[in-house]
Amino acid sequence: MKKGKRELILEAAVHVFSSKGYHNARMEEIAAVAGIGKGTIYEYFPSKLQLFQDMLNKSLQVYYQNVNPEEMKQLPVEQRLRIIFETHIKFCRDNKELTRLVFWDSDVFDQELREWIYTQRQEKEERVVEIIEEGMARGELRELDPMLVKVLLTGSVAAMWAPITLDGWEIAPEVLARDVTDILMNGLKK
Amino acid sequence: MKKGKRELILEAAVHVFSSKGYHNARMEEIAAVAGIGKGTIYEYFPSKLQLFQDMLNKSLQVYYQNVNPEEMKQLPVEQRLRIIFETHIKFCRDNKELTRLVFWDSDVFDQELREWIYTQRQEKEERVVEIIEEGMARGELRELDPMLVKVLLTGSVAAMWAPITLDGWEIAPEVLARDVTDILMNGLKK
Amino acid sequence: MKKGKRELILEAAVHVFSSKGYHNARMEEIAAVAGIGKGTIYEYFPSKLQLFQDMLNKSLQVYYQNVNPEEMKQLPVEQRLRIIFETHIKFCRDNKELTRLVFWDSDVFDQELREWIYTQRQEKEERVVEIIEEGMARGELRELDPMLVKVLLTGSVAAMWAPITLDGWEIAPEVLARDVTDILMNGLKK
Amino acid sequence: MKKGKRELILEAAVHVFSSKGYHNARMEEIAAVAGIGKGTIYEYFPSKLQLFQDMLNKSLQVYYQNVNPEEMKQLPVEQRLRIIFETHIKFCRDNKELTRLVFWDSDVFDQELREWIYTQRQEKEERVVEIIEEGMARGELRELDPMLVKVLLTGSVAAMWAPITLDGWEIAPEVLARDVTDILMNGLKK
DNA sequence: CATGAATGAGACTTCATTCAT
DNA sequence: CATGAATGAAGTCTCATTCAT
Repeated sequence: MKKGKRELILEAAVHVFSSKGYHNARMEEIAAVAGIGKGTIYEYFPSKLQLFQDMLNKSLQVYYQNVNPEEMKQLPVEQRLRIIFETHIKFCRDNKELTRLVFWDSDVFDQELREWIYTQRQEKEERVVEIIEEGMARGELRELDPMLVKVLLTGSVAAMWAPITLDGWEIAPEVLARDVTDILMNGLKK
Repeated sequence: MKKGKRELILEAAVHVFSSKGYHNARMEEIAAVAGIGKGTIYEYFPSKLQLFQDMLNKSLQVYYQNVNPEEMKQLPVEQRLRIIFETHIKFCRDNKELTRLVFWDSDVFDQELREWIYTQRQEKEERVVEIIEEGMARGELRELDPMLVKVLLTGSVAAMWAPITLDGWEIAPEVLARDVTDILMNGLKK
Repeated sequence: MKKGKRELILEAAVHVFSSKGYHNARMEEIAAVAGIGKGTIYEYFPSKLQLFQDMLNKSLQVYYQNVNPEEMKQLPVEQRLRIIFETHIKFCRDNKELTRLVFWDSDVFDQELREWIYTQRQEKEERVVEIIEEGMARGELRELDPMLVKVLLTGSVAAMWAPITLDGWEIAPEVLARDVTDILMNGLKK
Repeated sequence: MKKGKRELILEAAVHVFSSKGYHNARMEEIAAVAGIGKGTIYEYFPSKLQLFQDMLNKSLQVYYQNVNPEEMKQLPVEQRLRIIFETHIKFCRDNKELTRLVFWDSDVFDQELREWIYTQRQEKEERVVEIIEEGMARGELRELDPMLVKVLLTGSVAAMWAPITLDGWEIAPEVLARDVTDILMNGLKK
């Protein structure tokens, strides 16, 4: 199964942008990694920036598709949070380089991309808020400022990223997700 | 009160680097913002990178001095965590540009600076772990994986940064710190 | 007959470096003289210094190849000296700009190049000494300090350069070589 | 006896220009060596180039004064040549750095200075030609092209410079001058 | 007179992008 | 379609020179 050139370039782009950062990445190296000529990239992408953003866009789409499964409306709050955590952790583990990039190299995000990312995130967080509010409505959660809870939850999600991606923390995603959910639900206090 | 040129340049550097990112910042603009000539910067800093790192170094020193007060050994765990949260939140609020920079532009950190940041962070986190372990020993906290708790706590701290810095979330640091501590200590569950 | 770009650049480099000196030569002008873009030079040479040294290196190789013919072992001393003079004079005449450069701009020679030049020169002078010693052994020459004679001979060779290159002294190389050899062999005295 | 500032600067200039070459010499370093402030140089010399040329001018004046004593008209050709050689060799030995500079860094000589040097040299060489022609008239020398002899003589003079200045050839000026004169007068041939 | 902090013109070099092959 | 040699805009940094003190 021969891969399309466009696909090839995007993969090389993930690799090179992730390891070098946007500004230190060279079009020539991306081409070399993709095993094609420098000029060929411009047959598929009009500029370095566009290549970067297309690559990011595609990768994030994969992320949000994974993190937002539709089929869990019925589950209790605790279990749904656990699933979100677990999916996130697995994604980070499987896409270390990419997640590193998203967090570090934001000075190249232009207005449009920034808004897209923002929208996607909002959407995801909206879902978290929904879960929380539903939990409160169902009486599964205490009455708290939903905004605050959302920040804390999404923040905790993000918190997992650094040790996994940068420090190489190896832990079973299922266990981690379960324990984090447990703490957030039941608190630290004895 | 006449400011030293070095100080002037560092301040301009915070502004420009923060708003443009390291790579898009131009020495000429930093000079313009500082109200001096281009060459003058080089009287005080040998290179763009060094200027960036000196600026960062100085700013982080301020941060860690604030976040690590020595005089709270006696307080109960809950209160100590609250103080850490509160200090962090206040710092983010007062140094929006800077915190944005620290989180985004890490591809210019050289080995030495990276290690310094890492060490500082480790030290701070070590302190958090101490608090946690002491809390467990005193029976104030449940018996949990300290590493996990540390990640969650420092992650939650970090989580505050984005909405405050990027989205302009306005909330009293005292209230936020109190509520976050409350949730982490007592959990979300009713 | 299409010339290679590298060749083209080297030729332009000889011209510009020779007329302006190393420090006053501008990469842009070399490019202009070569009829190419500024950046193209860097496709072939990594830096201005390297371009200078490669150019010099190549030119000197030509010189030493010419000045050291292998096929004259049998000839009497007088004739061999005359050949050396003649070859040198011709080279100076045909490479005025270059010889000017070699003599003037030595402050850019790095260690390696300096050593290469020194070695080459030593080798050439060694050959002169051999000729002299052989001349003494054969009884063709008076018994004199060979070092002194070598200095005088190589100096006389060098002395030809200035009037030819700078003052545009026009004289048939064969005549000049013959007369100089004659004086050195027979002295000025009547 | 306190030295004048101007004198001080000129001495520092010889030192620094000689060891670094014109382009790599920094005004700041010259000032430092002179033990004065950077700006002070400009109280005495309008520019770096002018400082360089004034320094050279002064040094060459000393040279030509030494090399052209007036009181030897009566002596025989051989002796007069010997005196010229000897004076030259001594000057080179005593002013190694300076002579190095004069020979190497000529790309900074502007038209005016170049002409001055040329004139001075012409004058000196004219004297050599006079000696030669007088020698021929008196019957002390063979009938030869005076131009050729001049080149050879002044070239031989110059030839002494390199081994003395660069290679540190140590030899008594008197001996060297005597032997060179001997060879030139009597030839190499047995 | 003396100073040295400040300046800015100008140099080298990089690298995204183009286009003839 | 694919290529990579060629390009030139733009950035960092140097250092002779100025001028307020």
